[in-house]
Amino acid sequence: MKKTDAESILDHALSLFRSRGYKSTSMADIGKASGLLKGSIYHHFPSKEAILSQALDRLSGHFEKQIFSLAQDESMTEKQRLDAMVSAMEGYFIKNKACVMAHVSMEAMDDMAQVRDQIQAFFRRWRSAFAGVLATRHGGSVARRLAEDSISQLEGAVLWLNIFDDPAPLKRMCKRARELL
Amino acid sequence: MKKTDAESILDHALSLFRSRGYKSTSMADIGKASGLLKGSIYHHFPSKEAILSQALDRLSGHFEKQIFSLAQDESMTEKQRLDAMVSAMEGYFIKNKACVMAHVSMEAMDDMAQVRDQIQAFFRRWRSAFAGVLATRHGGSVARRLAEDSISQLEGAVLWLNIFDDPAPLKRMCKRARELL
DNA sequence: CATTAAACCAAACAACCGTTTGGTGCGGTC
DNA sequence: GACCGCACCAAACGGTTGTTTGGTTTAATG
Repeated sequence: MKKTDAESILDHALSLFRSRGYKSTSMADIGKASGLLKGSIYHHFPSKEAILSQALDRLSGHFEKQIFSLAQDESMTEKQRLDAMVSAMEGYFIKNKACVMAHVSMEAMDDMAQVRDQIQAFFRRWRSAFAGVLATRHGGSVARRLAEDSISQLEGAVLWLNIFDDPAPLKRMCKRARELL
Repeated sequence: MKKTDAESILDHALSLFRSRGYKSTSMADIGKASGLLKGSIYHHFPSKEAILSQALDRLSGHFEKQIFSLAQDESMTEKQRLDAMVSAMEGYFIKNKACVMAHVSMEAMDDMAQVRDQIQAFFRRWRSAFAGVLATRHGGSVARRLAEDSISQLEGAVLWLNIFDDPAPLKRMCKRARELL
């Protein structure tokens, strides 16, 4: 019976949120991308904010499985884990040219407290995974600091990529990150 | 006769754009901050987008006078110029906790071509001023690359500051920037 | 085949958006 | 003192927003 599953709507919505942001994406936009009228979306989700929240959850899951998990893959050396994780990040952002979490965070810091918490949790988890690969070499506190710096550097580079369509700073940043081990 | 000057409206609007973004700031918001009804704003500006454009111009002027100019102040050594500029940047962003250019750029990349050009020009000018201080020490092309990386790093650190209210990455980034000379 | 519930459409809803209009009060000028 | 133009308000404009409602199609089940 099902024709359009909720996950498909979430994927289309996430893509729109990434390129246009949350406020600039209307229910009609999400509907059109999903092949529905805007009213029909409310059969799958209770509100627009719920779509955002679930879409961010889904994105966190993707990062967990495809990127963060590489940092804990014990079939590789630590250097290999770092390389794999950084390369996965680099490929993701060069392909998508923007970070939904960063984009939405600016719109959601005041209202939408739950979304703000989700975004903070995402970046904390990212830092934790990143610091994990660096810990034995640099020690816990230094590793955490290096991870924090690397993530914020990467976000800045993604912003530059979004503004100038120039991936050079991102590539240089990833090269530097790989040299941390 | 004049009671509210246009520059006051621009300052209030810029402050709102910085914290809430462009789309989330309504004419009523700008009016309330300026002590006017939203309709009255149209006596000073032709449209909301014009307010954004002029506010960004005004911000560019402030950066030019108070930050970029330090990089060319020939009463100082190059090391002193770099220190002064980086400290000015650091103080500005710790005080304001967000970058309007970065915030608006995400909302203005698709539509609002003029605003996008203004933002690109701002970052190019920033890179030029930054690279100017580094040129004699590192050579033109390397200086440009270092400036690009420093700016994108700083923007990432400002994003982190905005999300976690934690200025540590920004302070570390500025320390690193000062060590470029 | 009848029943049922999910999936969807078409239409309307109130609220808000940026913008326009017409009118009011004021300060300065002839 | 009549006039003018600026600064502003109050109200309305058409359009869009997120959301709700009621009815219609669809597909699986007994």
